[in-house]
Amino acid sequence: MSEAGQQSISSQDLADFLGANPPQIRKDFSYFGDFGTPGVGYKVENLAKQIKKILKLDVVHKAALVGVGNLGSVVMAYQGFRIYGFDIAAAFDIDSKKIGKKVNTITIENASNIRTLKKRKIDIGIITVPRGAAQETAEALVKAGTKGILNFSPCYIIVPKKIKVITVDIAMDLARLPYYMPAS
Amino acid sequence: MSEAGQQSISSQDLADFLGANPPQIRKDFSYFGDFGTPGVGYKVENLAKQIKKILKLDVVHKAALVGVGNLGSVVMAYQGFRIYGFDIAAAFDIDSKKIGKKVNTITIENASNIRTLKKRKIDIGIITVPRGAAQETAEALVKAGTKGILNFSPCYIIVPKKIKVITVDIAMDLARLPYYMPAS
DNA sequence: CTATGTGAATTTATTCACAGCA
DNA sequence: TGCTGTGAATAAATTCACATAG
Repeated sequence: MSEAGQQSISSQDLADFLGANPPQIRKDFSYFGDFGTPGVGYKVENLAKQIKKILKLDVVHKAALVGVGNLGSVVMAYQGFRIYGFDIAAAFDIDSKKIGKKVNTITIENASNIRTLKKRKIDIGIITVPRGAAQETAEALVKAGTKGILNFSPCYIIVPKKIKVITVDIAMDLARLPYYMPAS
Repeated sequence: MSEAGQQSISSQDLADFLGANPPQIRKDFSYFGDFGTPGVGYKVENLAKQIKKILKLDVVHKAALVGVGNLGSVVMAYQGFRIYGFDIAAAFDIDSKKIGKKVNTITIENASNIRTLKKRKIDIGIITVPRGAAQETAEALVKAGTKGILNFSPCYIIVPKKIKVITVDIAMDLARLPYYMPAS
Protein backbone atom coordinates (compact mmCIF):
# COMPACT_ATOMS: atom_id res chain seq x y z
CA MET A 1 0.00 0.00 0.00
CA SER A 2 2.87 2.29 0.78
CA GLU A 3 4.34 1.63 -2.65
CA ALA A 4 0.95 2.27 -4.23
CA GLY A 5 0.94 5.69 -2.62
CA GLN A 6 -1.89 5.00 -0.18
CA GLN A 7 -1.70 7.46 2.70
CA SER A 8 -3.80 5.81 5.37
CA ILE A 9 -5.97 2.79 6.06
CA SER A 10 -8.79 2.09 8.51
CA SER A 11 -9.05 -0.88 10.84
CA GLN A 12 -12.08 -1.90 8.77
CA ASP A 13 -10.08 -2.11 5.55
CA LEU A 14 -7.17 -3.83 7.26
CA ALA A 15 -9.58 -6.35 8.73
CA ASP A 16 -11.14 -7.04 5.32
CA PHE A 17 -7.70 -7.52 3.85
CA LEU A 18 -6.49 -9.87 6.55
CA GLY A 19 -9.71 -11.75 7.18
CA ALA A 20 -10.10 -10.35 10.69
CA ASN A 21 -12.47 -7.83 12.30
CA PRO A 22 -11.90 -4.14 13.12
CA PRO A 23 -11.88 -4.24 16.95
CA GLN A 24 -9.31 -7.03 16.83
CA ILE A 25 -7.02 -4.90 14.69
CA ARG A 26 -7.40 -1.87 16.93
CA LYS A 27 -6.98 -3.81 20.17
CA ASP A 28 -3.86 -5.53 18.94
CA PHE A 29 -2.23 -2.29 17.87
CA SER A 30 -3.29 -0.58 21.09
CA TYR A 31 -1.15 -2.99 23.11
CA PHE A 32 1.90 -1.42 21.52
CA GLY A 33 0.86 2.21 21.37
CA ASP A 34 -1.48 4.72 19.77
CA PHE A 35 -0.64 4.42 16.12
CA GLY A 36 -3.88 5.70 14.64
CA THR A 37 -5.66 8.96 14.07
CA PRO A 38 -9.34 9.06 15.11
CA GLY A 39 -11.58 9.88 12.19
CA VAL A 40 -8.86 9.00 9.69
CA GLY A 41 -7.22 5.63 10.35
CA TYR A 42 -3.63 4.50 10.41
CA LYS A 43 -0.97 6.21 8.35
CA VAL A 44 0.40 3.42 6.18
CA GLU A 45 4.00 4.60 6.30
CA ASN A 46 4.05 5.04 10.05
CA LEU A 47 2.20 1.79 10.71
CA ALA A 48 4.74 -0.19 8.72
CA LYS A 49 7.55 1.47 10.65
CA GLN A 50 5.92 0.73 14.00
CA ILE A 51 5.29 -2.92 13.14
CA LYS A 52 8.86 -3.35 11.95
CA LYS A 53 10.01 -1.91 15.25
CA ILE A 54 7.81 -4.27 17.27
CA LEU A 55 9.07 -7.26 15.33
CA LYS A 56 12.68 -6.06 15.64
CA LEU A 57 12.90 -5.67 11.88
CA ASP A 58 14.20 -2.12 12.15
CA VAL A 59 17.83 -3.15 11.93
CA VAL A 60 19.54 -5.06 9.12
CA HIS A 61 20.25 -8.69 9.92
CA LYS A 62 22.98 -10.61 8.18
CA ALA A 63 22.25 -14.23 7.41
CA ALA A 64 24.32 -17.19 6.27
CA LEU A 65 22.96 -20.01 4.14
CA VAL A 66 24.29 -23.54 4.49
CA GLY A 67 23.73 -26.06 1.70
CA VAL A 68 23.77 -24.58 -1.79
CA GLY A 69 21.76 -27.30 -3.53
CA ASN A 70 18.58 -26.82 -5.55
CA LEU A 71 16.58 -25.38 -2.67
CA GLY A 72 19.52 -23.38 -1.34
CA SER A 73 20.02 -21.74 -4.72
CA VAL A 74 16.36 -20.80 -4.92
CA VAL A 75 16.48 -19.25 -1.47
CA MET A 76 19.64 -17.31 -2.31
CA ALA A 77 18.10 -15.99 -5.50
CA TYR A 78 14.98 -14.84 -3.69
CA GLN A 79 14.82 -11.07 -3.37
CA GLY A 80 11.89 -10.97 -0.97
CA PHE A 81 14.05 -10.99 2.15
CA ARG A 82 15.24 -7.46 1.48
CA ILE A 83 12.08 -5.64 2.48
CA TYR A 84 12.35 -7.14 5.96
CA GLY A 85 15.95 -6.01 6.28
CA PHE A 86 17.71 -9.30 5.66
CA ASP A 87 20.98 -9.68 3.81
CA ILE A 88 22.24 -13.15 2.91
CA ALA A 89 25.91 -12.34 3.36
CA ALA A 90 27.49 -15.79 3.17
CA ALA A 91 26.93 -19.26 1.75
CA PHE A 92 28.50 -22.58 2.72
CA ASP A 93 28.68 -26.09 1.34
CA ILE A 94 30.81 -29.22 1.79
CA ASP A 95 30.96 -30.07 -1.92
CA SER A 96 34.42 -29.08 -3.19
CA LYS A 97 32.97 -28.69 -6.68
CA LYS A 98 30.77 -25.85 -5.39
CA ILE A 99 33.24 -24.17 -3.06
CA GLY A 100 34.72 -21.07 -4.64
CA LYS A 101 31.91 -20.64 -7.13
CA LYS A 102 29.86 -17.49 -7.05
CA VAL A 103 26.12 -17.29 -6.62
CA ASN A 104 24.69 -13.80 -6.80
CA THR A 105 27.93 -12.01 -5.78
CA ILE A 106 28.35 -14.43 -2.86
CA THR A 107 31.30 -16.84 -3.02
CA ILE A 108 30.47 -20.29 -1.68
CA GLU A 109 32.75 -21.18 1.20
CA ASN A 110 33.80 -24.43 2.80
CA ALA A 111 31.40 -25.33 5.59
CA SER A 112 34.31 -25.35 8.04
CA ASN A 113 34.33 -21.57 7.68
CA ILE A 114 31.03 -21.39 9.52
CA ARG A 115 33.07 -20.76 12.66
CA THR A 116 33.95 -17.29 11.30
CA LEU A 117 30.35 -16.07 11.44
CA LYS A 118 30.55 -14.31 14.77
CA LYS A 119 33.51 -12.24 13.63
CA ARG A 120 31.53 -11.29 10.53
CA LYS A 121 28.49 -10.10 12.52
CA ILE A 122 26.24 -12.77 10.99
CA ASP A 123 23.65 -13.90 13.53
CA ILE A 124 21.07 -15.80 11.47
CA GLY A 125 21.53 -19.20 9.83
CA ILE A 126 19.47 -20.68 7.01
CA ILE A 127 19.68 -24.47 6.76
CA THR A 128 19.06 -25.96 3.31
CA VAL A 129 21.08 -29.15 3.67
CA PRO A 130 19.69 -32.71 3.35
CA ARG A 131 17.79 -33.91 6.38
CA GLY A 132 20.63 -36.11 7.65
CA ALA A 133 22.99 -33.15 7.91
CA ALA A 134 20.56 -30.71 9.51
CA GLN A 135 21.36 -31.39 13.17
CA GLU A 136 25.14 -31.11 12.77
CA THR A 137 24.71 -27.97 10.68
CA ALA A 138 22.57 -26.44 13.41
CA GLU A 139 25.20 -27.28 16.00
CA ALA A 140 27.95 -25.67 13.92
CA LEU A 141 25.81 -22.55 13.51
CA VAL A 142 25.06 -22.34 17.23
CA LYS A 143 28.74 -22.81 18.04
CA ALA A 144 29.49 -19.90 15.70
CA GLY A 145 27.20 -17.60 17.66
CA THR A 146 24.04 -17.80 15.57
CA LYS A 147 21.00 -16.54 17.50
CA GLY A 148 18.27 -17.63 15.11
CA ILE A 149 17.86 -20.43 12.57
CA LEU A 150 15.49 -20.84 9.65
CA ASN A 151 15.42 -24.57 8.97
CA PHE A 152 14.13 -25.94 5.67
CA SER A 153 14.96 -29.56 6.51
CA PRO A 154 11.86 -31.59 7.33
CA CYS A 155 13.00 -32.54 10.82
CA TYR A 156 13.11 -31.21 14.34
CA ILE A 157 16.41 -29.74 15.41
CA ILE A 158 17.65 -29.71 18.98
CA VAL A 159 19.41 -26.53 20.05
CA PRO A 160 19.90 -24.62 23.33
CA LYS A 161 16.68 -22.99 24.45
CA LYS A 162 17.93 -19.43 23.90
CA ILE A 163 18.33 -20.13 20.17
CA LYS A 164 15.15 -19.62 18.16
CA VAL A 165 14.49 -22.13 15.39
CA ILE A 166 11.75 -21.78 12.83
CA THR A 167 11.23 -24.84 10.68
CA VAL A 168 9.57 -24.47 7.31
CA ASP A 169 8.17 -27.77 6.10
CA ILE A 170 6.26 -27.27 2.87
CA ALA A 171 4.76 -30.75 3.13
CA MET A 172 3.18 -29.74 6.44
CA ASP A 173 1.82 -26.57 4.87
CA LEU A 174 0.28 -28.60 2.08
CA ALA A 175 -1.06 -31.06 4.64
CA ARG A 176 -3.16 -28.30 6.20
CA LEU A 177 -5.30 -27.98 3.08
CA PRO A 178 -7.47 -31.11 3.04
CA TYR A 179 -9.04 -30.30 6.42
CA TYR A 180 -10.63 -27.19 4.90
CA MET A 181 -11.61 -28.76 1.62
CA PRO A 182 -15.14 -30.07 1.23
CA ALA A 183 -15.36 -33.81 0.68
CA SER A 184 -15.27 -34.53 -3.04
CA MET B 1 8.80 -42.82 15.85
CA SER B 2 6.72 -45.37 14.02
CA GLU B 3 9.60 -45.95 11.60
CA ALA B 4 11.98 -46.29 14.54
CA GLY B 5 9.79 -49.08 15.88
CA GLN B 6 8.57 -47.18 18.93
CA GLN B 7 5.35 -48.77 20.17
CA SER B 8 3.84 -46.06 22.33
CA ILE B 9 4.48 -42.57 23.69
CA SER B 10 3.24 -40.67 26.73
CA SER B 11 1.75 -37.19 26.74
CA GLN B 12 4.83 -36.17 28.73
CA ASP B 13 7.23 -37.28 26.01
CA LEU B 14 5.07 -35.79 23.27
CA ALA B 15 4.98 -32.50 25.18
CA ASP B 16 8.77 -32.47 25.56
CA PHE B 17 9.13 -33.15 21.88
CA LEU B 18 6.72 -30.44 20.80
CA GLY B 19 7.53 -27.84 23.41
CA ALA B 20 4.11 -28.11 25.07
CA ASN B 21 2.88 -29.56 28.37
CA PRO B 22 1.20 -32.91 29.09
CA PRO B 23 -2.34 -31.78 29.99
CA GLN B 24 -2.48 -29.72 26.82
CA ILE B 25 -1.64 -32.76 24.74
CA ARG B 26 -4.23 -34.93 26.47
CA LYS B 27 -6.96 -32.30 26.38
CA ASP B 28 -6.46 -31.65 22.69
CA PHE B 29 -6.62 -35.34 21.79
CA SER B 30 -9.63 -35.84 24.05
CA TYR B 31 -11.69 -33.46 21.91
CA PHE B 32 -11.47 -36.01 19.13
CA GLY B 33 -11.73 -39.25 21.06
CA ASP B 34 -10.02 -41.56 23.51
CA PHE B 35 -6.84 -42.47 21.71
CA GLY B 36 -4.71 -43.41 24.69
CA THR B 37 -4.30 -46.28 27.11
CA PRO B 38 -4.15 -45.30 30.80
CA GLY B 39 -0.90 -46.42 32.37
CA VAL B 40 0.74 -46.83 28.98
CA GLY B 41 0.31 -43.83 26.72
CA TYR B 42 -0.62 -43.47 23.08
CA LYS B 43 0.13 -46.19 20.58
CA VAL B 44 2.26 -44.45 17.97
CA GLU B 45 0.81 -46.27 14.98
CA ASN B 46 -2.78 -45.67 16.00
CA LEU B 47 -2.18 -42.05 17.00
CA ALA B 48 -0.72 -41.24 13.58
CA LYS B 49 -3.72 -42.88 11.94
CA GLN B 50 -6.19 -40.93 14.07
CA ILE B 51 -4.48 -37.60 13.43
CA LYS B 52 -4.39 -38.27 9.71
CA LYS B 53 -8.09 -38.98 9.86
CA ILE B 54 -8.83 -35.76 11.76
CA LEU B 55 -6.83 -33.72 9.26
CA LYS B 56 -8.48 -35.54 6.33
CA LEU B 57 -5.15 -36.95 5.29
CA ASP B 58 -6.50 -40.49 5.13
CA VAL B 59 -7.20 -40.32 1.41
CA VAL B 60 -4.75 -39.65 -1.41
CA HIS B 61 -4.99 -36.16 -2.87
CA LYS B 62 -3.83 -35.40 -6.36
CA ALA B 63 -2.14 -32.04 -6.86
CA ALA B 64 -1.14 -29.98 -9.88
CA LEU B 65 1.84 -27.64 -9.92
CA VAL B 66 1.80 -24.49 -12.04
CA GLY B 67 5.09 -22.78 -12.89
CA VAL B 68 8.03 -25.12 -13.40
CA GLY B 69 10.81 -22.63 -12.70
CA ASN B 70 13.56 -22.99 -10.11
CA LEU B 71 11.22 -23.16 -7.16
CA GLY B 72 8.66 -25.26 -9.00
CA SER B 73 11.31 -27.82 -9.88
CA VAL B 74 12.44 -28.02 -6.26
CA VAL B 75 8.88 -28.55 -5.10
CA MET B 76 8.28 -31.24 -7.71
CA ALA B 77 11.45 -33.05 -6.71
CA TYR B 78 10.51 -33.00 -3.05
CA GLN B 79 9.51 -36.43 -1.79
CA GLY B 80 8.17 -35.27 1.57
CA PHE B 81 4.60 -34.84 0.31
CA ARG B 82 4.15 -38.58 0.02
CA ILE B 83 3.83 -39.36 3.71
CA TYR B 84 0.82 -37.07 3.90
CA GLY B 85 -0.81 -38.79 0.95
CA PHE B 86 -0.12 -36.22 -1.74
CA ASP B 87 0.66 -37.04 -5.34
CA ILE B 88 1.81 -34.29 -7.69
CA ALA B 89 0.10 -35.65 -10.77
CA ALA B 90 0.48 -32.79 -13.24
CA ALA B 91 2.70 -29.80 -14.00
CA PHE B 92 1.97 -26.74 -16.12
CA ASP B 93 3.91 -23.85 -17.59
CA ILE B 94 3.47 -21.23 -20.31
CA ASP B 95 7.04 -21.48 -21.60
CA SER B 96 6.96 -23.45 -24.86
CA LYS B 97 10.57 -24.47 -24.28
CA LYS B 98 9.48 -26.34 -21.15
CA ILE B 99 6.21 -27.78 -22.39
CA GLY B 100 6.61 -31.43 -23.33
CA LYS B 101 9.70 -31.95 -21.19
CA LYS B 102 9.61 -34.48 -18.42
CA VAL B 103 10.30 -33.79 -14.77
CA ASN B 104 10.18 -36.80 -12.54
CA THR B 105 7.89 -38.89 -14.84
CA ILE B 106 5.54 -35.89 -15.16
CA THR B 107 5.28 -34.26 -18.59
CA ILE B 108 4.99 -30.49 -18.42
CA GLU B 109 1.79 -29.34 -20.08
CA ASN B 110 0.63 -26.06 -21.54
CA ALA B 111 -1.04 -23.96 -18.88
CA SER B 112 -4.20 -23.87 -20.96
CA ASN B 113 -4.64 -27.53 -20.05
CA ILE B 114 -5.37 -26.52 -16.46
CA ARG B 115 -9.04 -26.70 -17.42
CA THR B 116 -8.75 -30.50 -17.61
CA LEU B 117 -8.02 -30.87 -13.90
CA LYS B 118 -11.52 -31.68 -12.78
CA LYS B 119 -11.79 -34.54 -15.24
CA ARG B 120 -8.50 -35.85 -13.90
CA LYS B 121 -9.64 -35.81 -10.26
CA ILE B 122 -7.00 -33.26 -9.28
CA ASP B 123 -8.33 -30.97 -6.56
CA ILE B 124 -5.24 -29.22 -5.20
CA GLY B 125 -3.18 -26.56 -6.95
CA ILE B 126 0.38 -25.51 -6.15
CA ILE B 127 1.32 -22.07 -7.44
CA THR B 128 5.01 -21.47 -8.12
CA VAL B 129 4.70 -18.79 -10.80
CA PRO B 130 6.15 -15.26 -10.56
CA ARG B 131 4.16 -12.90 -8.37
CA GLY B 132 2.55 -11.08 -11.28
CA ALA B 133 0.98 -14.26 -12.61
CA ALA B 134 -0.25 -15.61 -9.28
CA GLN B 135 -3.76 -14.14 -9.32
CA GLU B 136 -4.62 -15.28 -12.85
CA THR B 137 -3.18 -18.71 -12.12
CA ALA B 138 -5.35 -18.98 -9.02
CA GLU B 139 -8.41 -18.02 -11.05
CA ALA B 140 -7.64 -20.66 -13.68
CA LEU B 141 -7.23 -23.27 -10.94
CA VAL B 142 -10.50 -22.30 -9.27
CA LYS B 143 -12.29 -22.40 -12.61
CA ALA B 144 -10.94 -25.92 -13.09
CA GLY B 145 -12.52 -27.10 -9.85
CA THR B 146 -9.56 -26.83 -7.49
CA LYS B 147 -10.68 -26.86 -3.84
CA GLY B 148 -7.39 -25.91 -2.18
CA ILE B 149 -4.35 -23.91 -3.21
CA LEU B 150 -0.83 -23.83 -1.84
CA ASN B 151 0.59 -20.49 -2.95
CA PHE B 152 4.33 -19.83 -2.96
CA SER B 153 4.02 -16.37 -4.51
CA PRO B 154 4.63 -13.61 -1.99
CA CYS B 155 1.24 -11.99 -2.41
CA TYR B 156 -2.33 -12.30 -1.28
CA ILE B 157 -4.64 -14.06 -3.68
CA ILE B 158 -8.34 -13.38 -3.94
CA VAL B 159 -10.55 -16.44 -4.46
CA PRO B 160 -14.12 -17.44 -3.57
CA LYS B 161 -14.49 -18.02 0.16
CA LYS B 162 -15.09 -21.75 -0.18
CA ILE B 163 -11.62 -22.20 -1.66
CA LYS B 164 -8.87 -22.58 0.93
CA VAL B 165 -5.59 -20.85 0.17
CA ILE B 166 -2.43 -21.33 2.17
CA THR B 167 0.35 -18.92 1.28
CA VAL B 168 3.91 -19.84 2.09
CA ASP B 169 6.13 -16.77 2.19
CA ILE B 170 9.62 -17.73 3.31
CA ALA B 171 10.55 -14.09 3.82
CA MET B 172 7.77 -13.81 6.38
CA ASP B 173 8.99 -16.94 8.13
CA LEU B 174 12.48 -15.49 8.31
CA ALA B 175 11.01 -12.21 9.52
CA ARG B 176 9.64 -13.96 12.61
CA LEU B 177 13.14 -14.69 13.92
CA PRO B 178 14.50 -11.30 15.07
CA TYR B 179 11.68 -10.82 17.59
CA TYR B 180 12.94 -13.84 19.52
CA MET B 181 16.60 -13.07 19.19
CA PRO B 182 18.33 -11.26 22.06
CA ALA B 183 19.68 -7.84 21.11
CA SER B 184 23.23 -8.20 19.88
C1' DC C 1 1.71 -47.83 40.02
C1' DT C 2 1.51 -45.22 35.87
C1' DA C 3 -0.54 -42.35 32.67
C1' DT C 4 -5.04 -41.18 30.60
C1' DG C 5 -9.42 -38.36 30.43
C1' DT C 6 -11.93 -34.65 32.21
C1' DG C 7 -14.77 -31.46 35.15
C1' DA C 8 -13.55 -27.14 37.57
C1' DA C 9 -10.67 -23.17 38.21
C1' DT C 10 -7.94 -20.08 36.16
C1' DT C 11 -5.99 -17.43 32.67
C1' DT C 12 -6.06 -15.46 28.23
C1' DA C 13 -8.18 -13.70 24.11
C1' DT C 14 -11.99 -11.68 21.60
C1' DT C 15 -15.94 -8.95 21.08
C1' DC C 16 -18.76 -5.23 22.20
C1' DA C 17 -20.21 -0.58 23.03
C1' DC C 18 -19.17 3.86 23.38
C1' DA C 19 -16.45 8.01 25.02
C1' DG C 20 -13.54 11.13 22.80
C1' DC C 21 -10.61 13.12 19.26
C1' DA C 22 -9.60 14.97 14.35
C1' DT D 1 -19.27 12.76 11.09
C1' DG D 2 -15.84 8.94 11.05
C1' DC D 3 -12.79 6.18 13.17
C1' DT D 4 -9.71 5.33 17.04
C1' DG D 5 -8.73 3.59 21.80
C1' DT D 6 -10.39 1.09 25.61
C1' DG D 7 -12.88 -0.50 29.79
C1' DA D 8 -16.41 -4.08 30.48
C1' DA D 9 -18.62 -8.27 29.05
C1' DT D 10 -18.23 -12.35 26.87
C1' DA D 11 -16.04 -16.33 24.97
C1' DA D 12 -12.28 -19.44 24.50
C1' DA D 13 -8.15 -21.72 25.80
C1' DT D 14 -5.09 -23.51 29.24
C1' DT D 15 -3.94 -25.42 33.54
C1' DC D 16 -4.89 -28.05 37.48
C1' DA D 17 -6.21 -31.88 40.30
C1' DC D 18 -7.78 -36.16 40.62
C1' DA D 19 -10.94 -40.11 39.62
C1' DT D 20 -10.29 -44.00 36.87
C1' DA D 21 -8.59 -47.58 33.76
C1' DG D 22 -4.83 -50.83 32.37
